[in-house]
Amino acid sequence: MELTKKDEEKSLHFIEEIVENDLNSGKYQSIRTRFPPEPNGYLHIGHAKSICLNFGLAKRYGGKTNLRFDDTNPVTEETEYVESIKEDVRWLGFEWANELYASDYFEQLFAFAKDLIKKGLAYVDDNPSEEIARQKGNPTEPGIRNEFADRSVEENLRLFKEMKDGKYGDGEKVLRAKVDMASPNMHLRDPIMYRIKHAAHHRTGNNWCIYPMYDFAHGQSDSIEQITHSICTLEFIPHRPLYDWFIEKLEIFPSKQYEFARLNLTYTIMSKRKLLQLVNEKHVSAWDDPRMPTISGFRRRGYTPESIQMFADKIGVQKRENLIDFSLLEFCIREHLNRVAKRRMVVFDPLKVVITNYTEEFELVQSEENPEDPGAGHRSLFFGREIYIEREDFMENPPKKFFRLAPGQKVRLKSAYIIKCDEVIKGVDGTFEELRCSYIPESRSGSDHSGLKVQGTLHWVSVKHAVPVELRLYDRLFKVEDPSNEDGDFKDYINQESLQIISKAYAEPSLKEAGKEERFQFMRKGYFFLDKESGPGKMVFNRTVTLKDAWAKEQKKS
RNA sequence: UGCCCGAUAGUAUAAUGGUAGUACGACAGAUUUUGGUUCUGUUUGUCGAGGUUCGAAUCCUCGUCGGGCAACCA
Repeated sequence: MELTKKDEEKSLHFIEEIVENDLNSGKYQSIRTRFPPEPNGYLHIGHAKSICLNFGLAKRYGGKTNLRFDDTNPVTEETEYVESIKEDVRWLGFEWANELYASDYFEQLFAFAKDLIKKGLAYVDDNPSEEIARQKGNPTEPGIRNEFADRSVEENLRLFKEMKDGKYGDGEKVLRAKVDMASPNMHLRDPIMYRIKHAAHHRTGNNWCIYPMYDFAHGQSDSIEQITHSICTLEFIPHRPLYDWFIEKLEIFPSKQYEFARLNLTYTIMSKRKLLQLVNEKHVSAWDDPRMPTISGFRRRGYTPESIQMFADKIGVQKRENLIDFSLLEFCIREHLNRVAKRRMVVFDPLKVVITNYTEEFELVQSEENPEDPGAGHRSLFFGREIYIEREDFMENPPKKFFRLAPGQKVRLKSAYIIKCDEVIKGVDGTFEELRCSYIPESRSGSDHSGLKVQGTLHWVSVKHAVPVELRLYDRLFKVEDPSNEDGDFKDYINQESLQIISKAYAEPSLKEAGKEERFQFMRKGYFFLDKESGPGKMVFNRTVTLKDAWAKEQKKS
């Protein structure tokens, strides 16, 4: 593995420190991690943090990472989600050592459970869930252990077998671990290990009607796979004593659990349940709607794996709750795209300009593909007597620091000539219909000997050669920084203006050759990415992120 | 009010008993054929009170604040 000098100097986060200690002390020769999604939804940027952590650790320290689907609840899990998860992990740039499923271990888990029964550490309880909940007590009052806990090993074994054989209906019986009904940790109050669910499972079909709970599946799966560092989020901290208890009593490989704080991002939500709601209730078009914080949403929006990895790296790994500025993610994507995106000119809201002293029909001018990357070369552009410029780039009575076009004022047309505005043609309602300008022939880009200095440079397209494209401009999905922390329903805070469609923008013709994976910067506007809804006759571009806009900021001030 | 976790600029994140630093943001300026990029500078911080120590963000005590835990979800 390759470490840059910067990496070496960078301090370790607490999990890296634990791993290094375990490696240095000889506790482990190599490490093994796992990424354990439940296939009941699409992965989001929070999962990306976990993916980068788990796979990144193994990569850095020379270990292996399994992709393990935590599929112990058949009613919420689907194959569609399995496929999307695999695609997302790969897209982020990681490859797993093994593709595994908790359901692969159902037989083994069943045997583990019988082992605990034989050790007198598990029993079948006939109580309904409400009664079990009632007997659990509450954080300040101990629970009470009922008479079913006294059943003999033989009876428990027989009953558990009957549960498996389908003799009972859903909810009639559960298998419980006999731990401590008086524990201040509620998770230790004889937790449920197995419940009856007569439901088809996405992988095991109808083979099983009893399914293990998370606590009796996750740690055991880790152990079976000899996971050395089982990394999860903070809410599982109180589960850790149980995690260790099962492993100890089962006398199996001692995987260890470590917890870190999940990612929160401003102006969005990270709950799978709430994201599902946005999809189901059509507040967004799908899981991969470019406004969604899902990995597929970011992908469709034009984010790159590199930018997301960089983001994960920058936010770090800690145990304190956090709410990260969306602007940090935007910084990461701009940083990457600035280096790789090809520059193109697209006019969003056209204002026609006629260059009165230009006598040719048209000519070709050259423009850099990417000024940050001289090796990227140049492209040719049609320049003509009639062009479109951006309507907002002209003002009849401009304020002081307006460096664009105005009557009598000069600007540079990017990669072409300097022009001067001579006349404004207005419609009956006072709107600008057309500008009459003159160009300075000696100011041709690359061979400018006009001696003129202008403050502004505009993007433009030739009217005759312009290609119509559809643009989808996205803004934050929510109007408030922390929607899930506001009063009332989080949906009350949805930003209704999060999508603005420009159905007909004018692009330079080279954009017709845009490839599916190509990244573009529409100069002075933002970064754009071809959407999957594009067809032969219609090109649709998603705005990944705007360019930083100092002028917009300046205007806001006044 | 039982148990558990946490608290460093606006937001994140370092400093592992010895000069509180970095990034993003914000602000100001320079450069610029993108009001982009790049560069320079400025601003703002150890939750509080005690204690240990020559020396505390760091160790101890007591508070305060924030988060989590009482699903046949994961």
